[in-house]
Amino acid sequence: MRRKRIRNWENRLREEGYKITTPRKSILSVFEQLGGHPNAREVFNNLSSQSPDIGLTTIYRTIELCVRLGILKKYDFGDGHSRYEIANEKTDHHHHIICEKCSKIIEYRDFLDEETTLIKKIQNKLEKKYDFNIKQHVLDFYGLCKECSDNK
Amino acid sequence: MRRKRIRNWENRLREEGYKITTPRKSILSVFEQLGGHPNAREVFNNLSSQSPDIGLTTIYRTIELCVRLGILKKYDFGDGHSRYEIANEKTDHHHHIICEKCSKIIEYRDFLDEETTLIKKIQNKLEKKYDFNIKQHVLDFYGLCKECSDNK
DNA sequence: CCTTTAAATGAAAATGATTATCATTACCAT
DNA sequence: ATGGTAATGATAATCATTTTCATTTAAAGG
Ligand SMILES: [Mn+2]
Ligand SMILES: [Mn+2]
Ligand SMILES: [Zn+2]
Ligand SMILES: [Zn+2]
Repeated sequence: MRRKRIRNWENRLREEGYKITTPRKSILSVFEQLGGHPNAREVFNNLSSQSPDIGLTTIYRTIELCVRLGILKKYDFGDGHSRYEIANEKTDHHHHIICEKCSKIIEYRDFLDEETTLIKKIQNKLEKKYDFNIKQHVLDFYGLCKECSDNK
Repeated sequence: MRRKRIRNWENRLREEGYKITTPRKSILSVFEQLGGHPNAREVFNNLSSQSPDIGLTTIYRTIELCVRLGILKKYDFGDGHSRYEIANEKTDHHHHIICEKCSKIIEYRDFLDEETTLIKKIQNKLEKKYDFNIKQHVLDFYGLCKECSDNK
């Protein structure tokens, strides 16, 4: 049985000539274990117990590098800080539902078939009409989660 | 012939008990005249010649107020500062195409019929499934504009 | 394993956007 | 016209992110 080789972030860094360092290992492992969409400070806090010696600066630098190499995906949900998540087959393209009150984020990838088809169709139309080379799209829904709706 | 009364921002402010002040007039008029999606500093710069006495603080405050009252719409295109535009019948709901290199923004509202229909359908599905009260959505496309594509 | 060396790191300062303070000013209802 | 109150502006404070620079470390050879 043939299986697609999983290229993890270490290989990806090596490919590009970057070093595999202790801070980088720790930071990426936080992303792997934490899940969700942590921001830089949240990564820092989660690291403080195990590796209190890693500076926030390094976290920012590592994150920026990983985003550049496609290891992490960067999101901006409008709550004042960038959020990130590991980019892989599982977390790949998906959309979000964001609570405007408590910032809870739900992600979904069970797109309707029509959904995927139509987005492509729109994208093609726009590329021609506006002479753009479209690389990606964001479709996020904003509103109130159950709890925040109830609490008036 | 009956016509829908156009409620401009002055009426809107009055309704809510806010004062119609000189700075507010100037700031809103910049939005009216400038068009596009200016950020706070751009408004400030455009104001500096006519009204050098208006502080950046007041611009932020006026913008925040107007966003809260629905007079302005706030956007975050990921270039580090919030951008705004007047919300009215003409500028109402639309989507964006953003150049990741030069931050050029194209907005379009000539949605395909299917587009509008499908978004509603998706929204209904999500509201039930995730128990969310969805108020709005963002569908933005990111890529490279003609110029930025050409300049390799 | 030991050296070498450029890349990586961390502390601290800098930056840039946005917000808070607070004394002063200006709407606007009376 | 005038007073009460909201609005304003200068300034300082926050907060996320970036830059600087001296020090440390990964990894390539020997
Ligand atoms: Mn996500
Ligand atoms: Mn727009
Ligand atoms: Zn909520
Ligand atoms: Zn461009």
